[in-house]
Amino acid sequence: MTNSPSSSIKKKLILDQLGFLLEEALLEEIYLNSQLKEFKLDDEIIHPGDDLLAIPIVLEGSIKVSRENSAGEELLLYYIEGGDTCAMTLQCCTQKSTSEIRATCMEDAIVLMIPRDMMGIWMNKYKSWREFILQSYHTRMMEMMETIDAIAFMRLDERLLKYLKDQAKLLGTLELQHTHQQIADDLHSSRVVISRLLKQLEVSGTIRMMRNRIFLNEL
DNA sequence: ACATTAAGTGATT
DNA sequence: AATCACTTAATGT
Repeated sequence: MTNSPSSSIKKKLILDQLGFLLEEALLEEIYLNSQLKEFKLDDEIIHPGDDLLAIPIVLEGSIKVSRENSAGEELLLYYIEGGDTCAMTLQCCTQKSTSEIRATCMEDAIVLMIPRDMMGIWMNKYKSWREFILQSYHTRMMEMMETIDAIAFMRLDERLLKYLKDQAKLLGTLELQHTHQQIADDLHSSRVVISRLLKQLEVSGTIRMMRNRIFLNEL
């Protein structure tokens, strides 16, 4: 977490990501009331149990949102990219409760922090804000259904391949710098199992592997 | 050269 | 598919 970039950059980022979605007066209010924050790879933006004082809107980079059980084991729920918000956070903010999820940076990211008090005010004041929030809710819901489907109906090897492809799309590269352990954590599996499945994928010509690196041969 | 961390393997449940 | 108990390989200091 470093200091905010200059305000002209802030203005440009807001316009780039939200300009076409939100009305002008609201954009101005966002600009005035929000705080721009930079995060680095693997920084945690939200921890489970956090009291949320602001909702994040991702302007650049990608964030993964995961659940955590009492043993500290994770399960990846969905991703958030530029111009999107996290539905769970919205709820936490409006209900003034604590976070049920963890949000981690998959790459360096720039995030707009909006004070939670603004939520209610803008909900009443701006139609475009209501639509934005509802739309975001809907998208998150659909994504979560997709991962539920994956967990319930797909075999782990299919899930793994889907995971690799999702990551590649999101990060915009066919060369993933993940350890087998990290992948196992995201999918809530064990390292040994992931290693073996990856080996199969390599033999079948879908990927190539090196230490800390996985190359997808195609999307 | 040694310690640490990532990845591979066979056996067992 | 998970876990155990090692082994081997790659990296950092």
